[in-house]
Parts: sequence; structure tokens; C-alpha cells
Amino acid sequence: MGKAFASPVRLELLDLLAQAPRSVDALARATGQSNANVSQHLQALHAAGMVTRRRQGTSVRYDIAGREALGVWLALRDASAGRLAEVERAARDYLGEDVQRIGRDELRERLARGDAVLIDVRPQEEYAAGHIEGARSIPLDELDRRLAELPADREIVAYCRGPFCAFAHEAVRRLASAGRAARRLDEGWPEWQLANEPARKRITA
Amino acid sequence: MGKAFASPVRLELLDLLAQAPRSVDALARATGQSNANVSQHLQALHAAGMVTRRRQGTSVRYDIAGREALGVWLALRDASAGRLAEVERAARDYLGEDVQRIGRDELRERLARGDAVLIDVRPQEEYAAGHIEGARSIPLDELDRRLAELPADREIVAYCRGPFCAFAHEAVRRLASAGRAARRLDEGWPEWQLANEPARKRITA
DNA sequence: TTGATATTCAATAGACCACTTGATAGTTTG
DNA sequence: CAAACTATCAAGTGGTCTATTGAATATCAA
Repeated sequence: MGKAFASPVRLELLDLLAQAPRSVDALARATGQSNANVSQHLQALHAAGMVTRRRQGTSVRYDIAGREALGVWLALRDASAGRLAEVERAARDYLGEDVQRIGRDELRERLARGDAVLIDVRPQEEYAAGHIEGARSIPLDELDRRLAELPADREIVAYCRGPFCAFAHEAVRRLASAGRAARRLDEGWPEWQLANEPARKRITA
Repeated sequence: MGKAFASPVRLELLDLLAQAPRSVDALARATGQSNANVSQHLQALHAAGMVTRRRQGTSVRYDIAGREALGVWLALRDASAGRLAEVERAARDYLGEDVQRIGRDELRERLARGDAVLIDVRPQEEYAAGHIEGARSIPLDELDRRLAELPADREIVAYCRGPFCAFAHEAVRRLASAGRAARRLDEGWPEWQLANEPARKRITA
């Protein structure tokens, strides 16, 4: 299973699959790799137990293989950001100026009080594959022209793919420059999902 | 960082370092690899941020790089056991007949009540580098001749390197055949340590 | 300084991996 | 049934990684 993480292409595939299941073709287009190459890497990931696959009509739908696989991927990602200055620096450069954050617990409170509006700024397909309960889908590229949908008197919270995804940062910057009160959730859908889904069974061996 | 997990030798080194820091030489002897090879792999692990190193007199002491690194390693190990039937089967064969288990929470209760005796059956150096509070060190190869040290009227709980280490299994089998009431803790020192040490800081990026 | 021990460096041969290309298999649609 | 599409397979090539060897470096003790 360790070898699954040894190739940049496979890491990119895992990162995409952590958001939503996809076909080989869609992954090839998203990563800019050839179909055959992506298919081969997916087979490696499958053999490593990191993804599942399911034939669906004419295409094959790959998905990340449950909590455990997702957990390893997120742990690896966070550890590398936490321990490798190089990664942390690259992340900072890529994300741009940091914007105001909100944590999981505070968001829960405010949603319960009806005090905030939560928007999911990822592409629509990813929202469709799973999202935080109560979130509304407003993909980043539609945000500007759909501003009117958002109440002006409540704070807006945006989330996206995770702490290293620039969508929520950008959304908050645009909202702020439109005069709205906005913050970004400091995690994404995969982290939320992992934290909220009940743990099914403990490793016992 | 992903490449750190791509070589069996490196995984073995990580597994050893998860128990206690060691010198290059000690790791080379423990794994049966040449010094130069182990040194090279350790440098790869160091570059990946998975281990720290510290010169100590004439030797260099390597250690696993904190909570995050330990967390990734354990997550990978558990995921591979949970998702790859092959690994699970190998573990079962290696460990032999399963023995009675006790969980973390129940152990805590019983220790608080003074109702059980906890023994650490790993090699002494590993105990010295860190152990569960209240545990007594009785390495597996000294167990038989030190049986008299253990009270006959209380249950004995043995733990070792982790769920895939055979020491605790074997210890419980020997204790049982000596007429003692014994169980094994279903985790080892690294897991206990990771669960108990307070989380220092959250990833925020 | 010298010698002894522990670790690292440099060079190398062989094994393994990634990506390409072109052909093949499985599924749906006309 | 044929055509279109998606995914997989098989083979080849260039590149990377692993482990070995022997030399170089660092630290300590005499």
C-alpha cells in the first residue's frame, strides 16, 4: 500500500477521488494524463486497496476506499504540510493572502442558530456527490452573478475541497470586496465527512 | 513524503523507530541490512520529514518525527490491514491463535481500581524510551523465570509493540498455561502514546 | 596525533517504474 | 449486428530507485 503514495500522479488521483467518484476518462482529463496511464495508476491504487471500482454502463467509476483510505491520505497530506517547510511555503504561495477562518465547532453553533449561511464553492458534481448538511451549492465561477441569492444581513461561510484548495479563499475575498461579511471554513468536505461519519469498527487484528 | 513508504526496508525502519529512537548501527543490526544502506534510507526518511536525527557522541540517534509522522505510519498500517485481505491473513498466521483482549478504556478503569497488573513485554530499551504509565517491564524472554514477581490473585495485562506484534500474544499464552488470568491490551505503546499525548496544534494552512 | 568506531558519500550494476503506442475487450446505441 | 465509446492490456523505452562496494568524514579516547 505504501507504494500507492510514491507517484505524484497517483496522489493527484487520490486527491480528486477524495472529493467525488469519477470515471477514468474524467480523471484523465482532470489531470492531463493519457487514459491508459491513468487506468494503470488506478489499477495500482486498486491493488493497494486505496480505491474501489464499479462498472457503470460504458464507463468505470472509481472511488476512494472508505474511511480508512481517506484517513491515510489526509494524514499524509497534513503531516507533509506540517513537517516539510517546502510544502508549507508552496501552499502559502498558492493560496494567496489568508482570509478569516471559522472552525468546525463554531460553524455548527452558528448554523444551529440560523446565524450564518454556508456555501459550497466546489464544482457542482462534487457537491452532488456529497456535501455538508445545510450547505448551498454556489460554484466559484458562478459566485459573482449569484451574489443576490445570498442574504446581506447574515455572515457567509464558504468551504471547498480542503485547507489547500484555493476556492474558498478566493470566494471570501470576492465576497468581502462586495461588502459582505464572509469567512472560510478551515477544512473541506473530506475532512468534515471523516470527522462526522461514525467510526464503524476498530482495528483489532 | 509519499515515497518514504515505498520501500519495505523503510517501513521496517519506521516501525522500529515508532518504538524507540535508535542509532544507525542498531537499526542495521535489527533489520539485517548493511550500515550504508540503512544510512541512505534514513536520509530519505529524514528528507521526507518522517524522522529526526541528533548526533550523540560518536553515533547518530534517529527518531520518528513527532505525532504527525507517527499518525501517518499507524494510519497506513491499519488501513492496509483493514483493506488488504492478504495483509490481514499474514498477520493472523504470524500472530497465532488469538488470545483474550482488553481495550484501552477498560484497562484504565481496572488500573485505577488497582485491579490489574500491567506488564510491558518489549525489550528493555524500548520500555526505557517510553511506556504506559504504571506498567512494569518484563521482557518476553524473562517472563518464565520472573513469574513469581506477579501476584497470583490479580489479572495480568500484557502489551507490546502494537496489534501486529506477537510478544503480547505469546506472553498471555505462557501466563495462561502457568495458570494465571491474563489478557493482552489490544494496542501497543505507539498507539497509546498517540491517543494520550495532547494534540499540540491543528493544521490550519 | 593516532587509532578506533560510527556514519556518510560516491560510483555502479541491476531491478523496477512511468509513460507511450497500438491493439483488444466490454457496453451501449443506432 | 455494427458503430461508437470507454477502459484495459501488452510491449517497449527512458528514467529512477535499491543495494553494494570502497573511500571519506566525524567524534572520541588514548
